[in-house]
Amino acid sequence: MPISAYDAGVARAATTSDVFNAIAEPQRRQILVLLRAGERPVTEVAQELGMTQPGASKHLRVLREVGLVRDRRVGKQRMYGLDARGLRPVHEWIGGFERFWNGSFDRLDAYVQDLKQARQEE
Amino acid sequence: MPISAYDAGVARAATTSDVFNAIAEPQRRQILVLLRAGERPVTEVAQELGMTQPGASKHLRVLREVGLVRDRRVGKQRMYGLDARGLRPVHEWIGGFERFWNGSFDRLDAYVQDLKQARQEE
DNA sequence: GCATCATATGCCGATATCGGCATGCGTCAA
DNA sequence: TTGACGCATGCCGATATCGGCATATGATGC
Repeated sequence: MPISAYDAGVARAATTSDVFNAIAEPQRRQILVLLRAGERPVTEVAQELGMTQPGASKHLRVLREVGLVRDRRVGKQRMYGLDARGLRPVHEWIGGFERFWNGSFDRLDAYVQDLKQARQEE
Repeated sequence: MPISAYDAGVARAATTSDVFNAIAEPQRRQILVLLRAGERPVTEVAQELGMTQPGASKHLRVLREVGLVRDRRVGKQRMYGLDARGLRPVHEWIGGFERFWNGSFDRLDAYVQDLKQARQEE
């Protein structure tokens, strides 16, 4: 939240409209996975994932606002489709940790290695 | 939430203790990045990132509970270090969308391509 | 216009979350 | 043991979140 906004209490800072937050919701992740197979109208999304129509609609809205999903009208229906480009920054951010989950590049990892050895040596 | 648990109202489902949720918080992401450079005691984390000591401690707790961070005691201090292995599943999940942000593998992407062409043809 | 289908939105209750503050607990040194 | 330091925890206020329900909005066809 760039604008100063609180006099007291504060509460959570800048969660909204953030891709990381959008994919933090299990159901929203399910929607994204589902849409990999192709566009779908809201009702179909809801049915296939066992959620209510308003529920699906709300989650799709969040995904739309962060740009992970696009919609287009087809008659009365609204087809929702994946736009995964927004996931790329996330993938890259996490990729910055890639070397830390294999090798021994930081001190903690070394420490963990030590623990393992210590256990084996029991 | 595998266990049925609500009679009314329901509210948010299963956010807690989930890696996706842990990295949804900007400050926690900062902590992870900082710890890439090596272990640090709580106070140092707080100082370097401009947060209060209890604030840092709480975020570190969340990260610890999802296994992204490990701690070990060193005298009075508690050194926190990165354990990035928990990020791997996230990386892989997102990797499942990789082909969707380059090529034209799904219908929406094709639709987007069409839009671009249509614009160029104006 | 009117009825109908498809979707979005508003409201509510329950809960989760975050920051700030004060305080508790654990460890070390004297 | 006592004091000091480092960190964790508890409580609070403000707010965000999610699901369910009812309803508003939008588009279509008659």
